[in-house]
Amino acid sequence: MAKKIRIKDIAQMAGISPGTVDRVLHNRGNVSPSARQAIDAVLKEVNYQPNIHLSSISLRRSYKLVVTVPEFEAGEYWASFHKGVKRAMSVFEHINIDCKFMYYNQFDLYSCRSVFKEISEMAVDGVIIGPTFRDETVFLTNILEEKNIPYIYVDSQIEYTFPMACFAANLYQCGYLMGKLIDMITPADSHFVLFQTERVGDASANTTILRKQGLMTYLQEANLHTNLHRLSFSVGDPERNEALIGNYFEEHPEVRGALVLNSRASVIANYFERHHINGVKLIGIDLTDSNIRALKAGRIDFLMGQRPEQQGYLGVKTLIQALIYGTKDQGGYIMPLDIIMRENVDLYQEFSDIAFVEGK
Amino acid sequence: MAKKIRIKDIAQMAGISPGTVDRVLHNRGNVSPSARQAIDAVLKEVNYQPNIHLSSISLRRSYKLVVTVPEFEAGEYWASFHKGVKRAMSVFEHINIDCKFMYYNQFDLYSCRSVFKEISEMAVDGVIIGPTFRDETVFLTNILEEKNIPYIYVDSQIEYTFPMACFAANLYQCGYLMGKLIDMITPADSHFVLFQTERVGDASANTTILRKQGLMTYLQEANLHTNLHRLSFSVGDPERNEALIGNYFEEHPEVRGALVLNSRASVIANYFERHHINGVKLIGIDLTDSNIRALKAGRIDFLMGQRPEQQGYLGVKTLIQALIYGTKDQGGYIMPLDIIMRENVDLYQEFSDIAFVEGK
DNA sequence: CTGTTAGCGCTTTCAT
DNA sequence: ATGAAAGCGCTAACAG
Repeated sequence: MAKKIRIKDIAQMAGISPGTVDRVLHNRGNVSPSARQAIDAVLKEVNYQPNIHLSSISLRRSYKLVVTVPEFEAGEYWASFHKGVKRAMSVFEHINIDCKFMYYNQFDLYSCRSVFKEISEMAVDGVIIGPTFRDETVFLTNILEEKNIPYIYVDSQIEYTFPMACFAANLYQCGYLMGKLIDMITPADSHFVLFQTERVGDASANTTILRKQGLMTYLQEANLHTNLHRLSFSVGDPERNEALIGNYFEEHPEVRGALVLNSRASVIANYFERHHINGVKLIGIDLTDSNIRALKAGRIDFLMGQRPEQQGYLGVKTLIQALIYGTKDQGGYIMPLDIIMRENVDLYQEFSDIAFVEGK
Repeated sequence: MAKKIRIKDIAQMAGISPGTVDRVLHNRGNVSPSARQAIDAVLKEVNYQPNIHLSSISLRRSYKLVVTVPEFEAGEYWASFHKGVKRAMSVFEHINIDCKFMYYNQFDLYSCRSVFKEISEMAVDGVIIGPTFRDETVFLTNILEEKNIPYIYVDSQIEYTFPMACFAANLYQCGYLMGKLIDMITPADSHFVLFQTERVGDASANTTILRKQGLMTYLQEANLHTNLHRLSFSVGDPERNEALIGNYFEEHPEVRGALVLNSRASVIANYFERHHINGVKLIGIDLTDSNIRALKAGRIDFLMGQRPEQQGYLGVKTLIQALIYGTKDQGGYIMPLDIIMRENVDLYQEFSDIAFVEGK
């Protein structure tokens, strides 16, 4: 068992003082080429792994982060994410993290634009972005890249930008999995309906499109793609929806499964309940409070979980680590897709508090 | 935001030196009643939460742990558990943990007895037990309790003993969930077969019984309990099994689903493959290498995951914390039941490496 | 540019 | 029985 290597050891091996080693490790400059070389040589030999908890007590500077995600209410998806961010800050309590939350309205492109504009003008060390609008995000990330400010995506990512990490579910795979599930729990050759909740100025289409692609791929592979119906739902016009759904399932008895590719499955579940539509399986996404209620009531059969809390936790942790140690390529990590049903939802929820296995 | 409280703060408030506060916190004795009282009073006021990572660097003593679980080979359930234990030791690298693994043969009561006997005579600070045999375990835990040595169960627990914590899945709920799943993915009123792998001297019956109870409860609620067949499989006699299974499914076309309530589902999956039995859904437990292979090959439909790696990690962490801070009642935590299928198994596995969110 | 040093919160030794 | 002080690994200010 190789003994744990410390800065002092590296210093000794390189014939340099620990202070200089630290300067190298943190790219803090003021190091002669010769010293740098000697230390780099040693670092190549040994596998030095700093302990962030020890770093954290001696760290004197502070880090200014911005977290920008859609506005949310208690019990919603982004509330869990927020919890994870707070958790990270408490676990790394000794690091002076000045974390500013800046929310935008995910249904209002202009709100996002102005918030991102503001962020782009701020002096910050790192940014965590839960993106919705492509162009606005590209605008922001371009400036961040120019200014050499690392940023991390959570929940989903924007193509052709260069985050230092990304914590999100694989949307395509999510759709594919949902297709497989609905197929499994309905009789052979059933028909399905895909609820599309249309919202004015909804650019989150982005994430939905990928899920839809995954879903379609599954259905094609299973030779069921012609069995998929679409039903458009406008969040703003409930009366129209009531009328719409009233007869739909009577007219389409062949439809045995329903899918909602965003976190609003509970809305559909409630329609089902009011209109006494039984025997139609329903699968949705995200463990929001209202989705969980519908799941427990037996109105939703499966929910896909994407661990938003861990996304928040890992986002902060990764960013902080990068800032402290100057790591550049943290890679993009993909969250698992948790399959949640009435019978395991409580265990899942209770455990998520413990799962943050930090030593506190 | 209340400022974080430190030992120094407590000392000041109590008008005592930090050294004495530490002695109280760790029950290290040599403290006058008056000092103790003053400090206790302050502790009642403030919510002091020591940071284990800071404790760990200054800790000079070492802790001797014993981990006793069934023997295993690479890729099996207990191998994942082992990984979690190692992970904990690496995360808490600065704590001098002397961890001795003592394996017993889970199919041999005498092996367990002699190993537990040996443990009972050792001088250790804490024990982690993955129990199989009830009486042998009670023998050991009785002695540990006499000697005031804390112990923790992982994987399952033994009734009427008093571990300081337990990290295990809810077996009853696991069986219930499996019943629900097999019902969901088979046509209405299907028949099911429960594979019972009988093993000589198999006392792990214990865990299987609870799962079976959960399963039966579901089937009764769904009014399907008369649809359940049982098929006994002896691990030691493969020829007999071959003969047995050969005709079974031909004779019982009404059987559309199969359940295995231990980690050997892949054995059944392989029989299915050799005998070209298709159209029978199969659900098993644990992400062993061979189960995962069968899952990916489409021979197993669902696997229940119990996070053995986290069980190992949390077991060590909880025990260490208890030893350092003298906490007594860590409670019994229940692992979630993860539902794994071909479409999310890779994400799940890949992530488990990252999920250990400790700051390293 | 670099070595020395103080200090983070916590534990433990060592005088008292 | 208790306070003072040293030290764990790491960082950053400071003096040169």
